[in-house]
Amino acid sequence: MGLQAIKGFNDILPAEMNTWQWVENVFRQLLSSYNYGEIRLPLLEYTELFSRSIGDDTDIVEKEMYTFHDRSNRSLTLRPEGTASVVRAFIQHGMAATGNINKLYYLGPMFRYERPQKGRYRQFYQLGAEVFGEEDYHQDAEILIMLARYFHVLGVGSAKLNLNSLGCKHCRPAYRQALQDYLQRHGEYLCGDCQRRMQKNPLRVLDCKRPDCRKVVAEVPKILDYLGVDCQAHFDGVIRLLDEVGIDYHVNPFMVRGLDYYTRTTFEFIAGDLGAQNAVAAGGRYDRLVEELGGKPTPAIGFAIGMERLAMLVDSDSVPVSAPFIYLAALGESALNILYPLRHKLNQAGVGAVLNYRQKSLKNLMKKADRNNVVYTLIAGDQEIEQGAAILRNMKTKEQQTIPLNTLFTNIREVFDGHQNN
RNA sequence: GUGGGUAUAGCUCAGUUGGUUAGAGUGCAGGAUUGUGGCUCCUGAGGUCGAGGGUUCGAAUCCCUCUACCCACCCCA
Repeated sequence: MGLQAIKGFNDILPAEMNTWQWVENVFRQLLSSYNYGEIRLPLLEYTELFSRSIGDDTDIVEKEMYTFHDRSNRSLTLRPEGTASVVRAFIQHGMAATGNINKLYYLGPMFRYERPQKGRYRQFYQLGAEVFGEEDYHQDAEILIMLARYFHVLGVGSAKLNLNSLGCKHCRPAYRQALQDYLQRHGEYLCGDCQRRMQKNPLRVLDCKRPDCRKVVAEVPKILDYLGVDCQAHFDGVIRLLDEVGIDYHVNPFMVRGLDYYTRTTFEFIAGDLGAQNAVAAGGRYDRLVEELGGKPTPAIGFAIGMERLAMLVDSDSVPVSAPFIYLAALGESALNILYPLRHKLNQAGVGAVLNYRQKSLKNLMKKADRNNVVYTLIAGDQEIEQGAAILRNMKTKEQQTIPLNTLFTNIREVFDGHQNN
């Protein structure tokens, strides 16, 4: 092997992009029908943005960021996630000033320096959305219902929704204290990592997978028992709306997210068949982050979907195929001279047309037509052209008709329109 | 960062106790069918056997080193 792409950085080839484009198109349509607008953000930000928003003690900031210095010695970082940048843009462009609710979606690559494995890459793609200025629980449920619908349309409805509430600045400290007290008493059974987490970030102990830690965690005080009146009502509201629409969910009081900024509702869509990296989408509410980054206090909620993971779940058979409509078989120089301008005309009219320029036998051209999965083939050889005509063959029914050269374009477009309407 | 697995044709993979010219399927090209695709049959092109070193008369095969990829831990989308 000579030159290779960087470890964890992958080429997405056309065969796969077919699925990707479908997933993206459905996403765009769905989000814009819910009145979200697309925002496109830089891949590079000042490092400070991520350390302040995601949290200094998180794994992402501690050991997974691509950080380096530019020529003027500023510390820059390739974005490891999308929310921080959206919040930055929201503040920078004064979007709060309008007082409107701002609903934004984005898609693009993220970068984390992790050891690659199934469903985890160093450059990976996310589809995400953020809503600013809406504190009501209807907004939380809107996102969950929208996501559930999205997965259903893509045929990956088996992704299971896990739901939790992390409380707010009023109820979280009390819970944190209760949790820490409990862990202090049973700390001897915890693993080394959790001994450390216990001090810095006790919530992280809750989702440790080690059997010994799980035993301790099973008996631990639950955050849901510590929610204040408002947070409880908020959580109950979300659940009621999900019940009304009939969306399955699992309340998981041990689910903690890896980013520090979450408050109240947090969620993950977990899929089987994905291997160890089984979260296909995740997100939550972050009512304090805008303020913490220097904006006016603004409630917010968002989510991100792992594109590679989602694409793995999508059955390629359910992806609409986009084959060209017609193959233009040019036998000889004079035929090529006629079909060449025709292909441009057809392509520009939105009719998928394929034409090969190298001189081949008709058998070979027919084979190419077949490989291209076209609906029709136009055969033009010396015989036909002398008679001022060409043959249009329906590849499925094998019916052939002769059409005059001077009406080729209009005739083909008529056939194309008829095919579209079926 | 720590484990385990794998590396042979464009792709998916065989390759015996080390043995002479490294195979199959698929894909590609040509032909059977002189101007009509899919099915069938025939033929052909395509390999530094991941890289480097060692053992041996002889290495894809045995040993060492390196590299890449995959899976898992961890963490997360």
